[in-house]
Amino acid sequence: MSDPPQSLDPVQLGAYFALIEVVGLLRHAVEQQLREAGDLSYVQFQLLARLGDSPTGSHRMTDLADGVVYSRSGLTYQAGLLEKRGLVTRATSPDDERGVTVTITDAGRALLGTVLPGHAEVIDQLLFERLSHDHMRSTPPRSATPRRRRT
Amino acid sequence: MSDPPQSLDPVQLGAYFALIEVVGLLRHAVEQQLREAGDLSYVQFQLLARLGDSPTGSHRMTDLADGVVYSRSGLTYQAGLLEKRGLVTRATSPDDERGVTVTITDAGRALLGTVLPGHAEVIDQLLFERLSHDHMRSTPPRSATPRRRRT
DNA sequence: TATTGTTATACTCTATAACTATA
DNA sequence: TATAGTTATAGAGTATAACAATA
Repeated sequence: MSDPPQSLDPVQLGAYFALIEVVGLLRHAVEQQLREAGDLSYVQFQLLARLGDSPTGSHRMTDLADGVVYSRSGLTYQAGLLEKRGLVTRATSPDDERGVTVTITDAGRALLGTVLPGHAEVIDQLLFERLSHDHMRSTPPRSATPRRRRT
Repeated sequence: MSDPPQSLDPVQLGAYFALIEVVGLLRHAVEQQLREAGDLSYVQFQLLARLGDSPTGSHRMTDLADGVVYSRSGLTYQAGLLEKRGLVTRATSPDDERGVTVTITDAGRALLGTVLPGHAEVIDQLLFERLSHDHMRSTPPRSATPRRRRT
């Protein structure tokens, strides 16, 4: 089925690496913004966004887990964190007693509203405006943290 | 500078979410393959690939950290793991006594050669051939792990 | 003084397995 | 019996701060 030792030509491989790198840098910048603006991890933001996007503001656990590419236990953990902060609610599903329906709260929507503009801005800048590596490189994730500010 | 509460229109936002989701799914599948084929995390693979791609087979720590979007301590950790397995070598840089030059070993190249074909195959399938969500969804990361096989 | 890299540490995240409860 | 979700747990990964050494 796959005789040639490499089924991707250099161009494809290059495209792939470029994609991965761009997304990595983007993700890094976005995570920083989310943390600063709303103390949210990326996964938590994804969950909130998904719920906020739903007409009912609700989803079942499994659906969320699938959408975010997550194990169920991991989702339980994250949903617990969000619930602790009052950003979502968990309740037994009306139709299926086994299921749990997660619903975004007003506070959750409010936080989402707080975080989204800056989030969109980062994406807009990094992904849609200036996609040059140099720009992205100079902005977020230098390995060399500025050490300490001396007086 | 940014008066409208949202600087991204729905189309852009949609494109962004789609991108993130596709990459997430891709990454998940790829990580699984790397783990199975060579017991490598994605970061470790990235490091090896970067070194293997270099004409000299070497890079300095900081360069690697920047490329992979990593903290230096994180890189030290990962490089240590790779070194333990004999896949890379670390030595003081010839020109700068402070620096450390990481070099891929023959074993490292061999492993890379072992892992790459399957890696490329996954990418080829998921990213370049059938980019339909349904396909990707059905393949890798279901939240519901098949529980247990009963006899 | 600034930069390179390592170490110690603390914390977050993630998945696996075992378990309960409902379908 | 299969599915939904939680819990306990264990492990990998990540970053921060402090440190040593060289430029």
